[in-house]
Amino acid sequence: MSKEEKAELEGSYNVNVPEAVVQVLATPGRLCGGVSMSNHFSGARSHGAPQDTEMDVAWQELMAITELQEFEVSSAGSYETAPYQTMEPMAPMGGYEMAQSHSEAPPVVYGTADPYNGCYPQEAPVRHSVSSHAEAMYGGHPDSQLNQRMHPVSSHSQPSHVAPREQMNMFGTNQGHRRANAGLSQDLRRHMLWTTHGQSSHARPADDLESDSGLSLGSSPPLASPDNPVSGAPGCKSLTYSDGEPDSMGDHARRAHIHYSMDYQSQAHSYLHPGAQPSYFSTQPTLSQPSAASPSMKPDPTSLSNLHMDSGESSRGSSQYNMYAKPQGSISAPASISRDERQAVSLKIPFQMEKIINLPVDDFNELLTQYTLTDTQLALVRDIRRRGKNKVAAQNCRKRKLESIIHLERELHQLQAQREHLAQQRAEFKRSLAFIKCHLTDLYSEVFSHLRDEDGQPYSIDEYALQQTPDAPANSTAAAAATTTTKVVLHWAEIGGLGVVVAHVVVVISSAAAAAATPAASTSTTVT
DNA sequence: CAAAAGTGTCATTCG
DNA sequence: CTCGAATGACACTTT
Repeated sequence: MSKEEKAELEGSYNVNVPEAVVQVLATPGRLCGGVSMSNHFSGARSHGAPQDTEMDVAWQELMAITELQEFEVSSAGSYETAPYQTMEPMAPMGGYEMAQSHSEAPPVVYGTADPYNGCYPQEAPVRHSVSSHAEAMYGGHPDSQLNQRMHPVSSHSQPSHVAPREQMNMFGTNQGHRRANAGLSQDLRRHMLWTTHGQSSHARPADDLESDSGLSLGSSPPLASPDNPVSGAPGCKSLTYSDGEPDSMGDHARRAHIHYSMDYQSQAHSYLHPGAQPSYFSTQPTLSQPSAASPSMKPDPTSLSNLHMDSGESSRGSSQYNMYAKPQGSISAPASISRDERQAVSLKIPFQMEKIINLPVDDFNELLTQYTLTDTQLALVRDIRRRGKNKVAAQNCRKRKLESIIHLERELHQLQAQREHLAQQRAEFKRSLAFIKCHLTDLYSEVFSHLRDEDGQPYSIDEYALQQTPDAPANSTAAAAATTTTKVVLHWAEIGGLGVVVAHVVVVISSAAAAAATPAASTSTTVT
């Protein structure tokens, strides 16, 4: 037994009865001795915004030159007024190829640097359509190789349906719009990807803008419609998507109305990744390989239908899309822009998502005052901020929850270990107690053997018994009892560790007349 | 295909 | 009253 255990036992078994009074009562055969133990177990941007960098300006200039040289977008009408259209390079999306049909400009390699990082270059020439940009950017971009690595199938075996999944991802694997925006399934997005600007025969009211269930949606008027001055910028003409109004529109109707512009995507990218840090799309395989893309640029129904087949997104409002199977074998799904980002793009919110979400209230309000925003834009910005913060909060909350679970589990293990330890102690104490009882019995017998009555005869163990009582040396209890009872006062104490009990026995036998106890016998016994 | 895990969003509460 | 954080609940996606 360790010292610690001994000490613990000592403390626990410390008999605080240094002077126990043992009375020999006329109660034959009864041992009333008790051991008192106290158990004390311890244990227990923005386009035009001041933030535009030199790089952006340089890039815009470069792009302007490029436009003059190569890009002649006929139907630029829809893009010319779109302030954020120069963002495409940020998004190496397969969808670019589609848009490229507009301007069949030869690929221009700009190198690997991403000049668009950091802002929404609204000043950039509106004409240079996404397609041209995309081509220019990705025609020889190293990412294309990455793309091939990541999606060999899309670049080789499936020219027309290049990485549908990737495209889908470009629009965001963000599940946010799944619920309220259930209407827009990934197949639709993909459909949009394959849709060229001129194809949009129907301009559907802003999609996501209303998709948001709850708060802001109700207050947000239909937007993003070509007819809508607010958000229906020309650039958005073909950008409508069906995230919102989940069930109000039939599947065919929805598809007919959904025309997602590539510019949109790129813009969204810019929103999402204003900074120079790698964006979701930075690693996104570029689907710009002309060979693979060109065939699909034709909005043939087959392609569209095939696209739809890639959709596996199921949502409350678009369960009918589930008929389309998800493509198999796609590599890891790259991140995509969120609904909020798309909405921000569609409404031309002049701020970066990051700022909207992370700026302090005062700075945020100040930022709002710097721009003239419509109520719709304002509502969207506030929603974006709210959702963005809540998203972070939810992440933190879950993180804490996990940490809490881990902590509780750890604590549980500790408590279990402690319980085991205590159980062991209990067993030891039991053994010790049994041991002590045993020796007490021996002591009892020994004491008894030393007792003699008036006649010098030993007391009969059958007729007398020793009884341990609280200390009462020569006081009222002992004395009073002494008047009528022959008594024995037993002093004993534990002075050592376990296994060593020294009992100092003082036997006092008084006569009926004795007023005070008189030691008649004294014995000291050491028991080991 | 089902279940579990992961994620975003909303509603609500609280400071 | 507003704001932000926290969190339960829900729907949806991903694994």
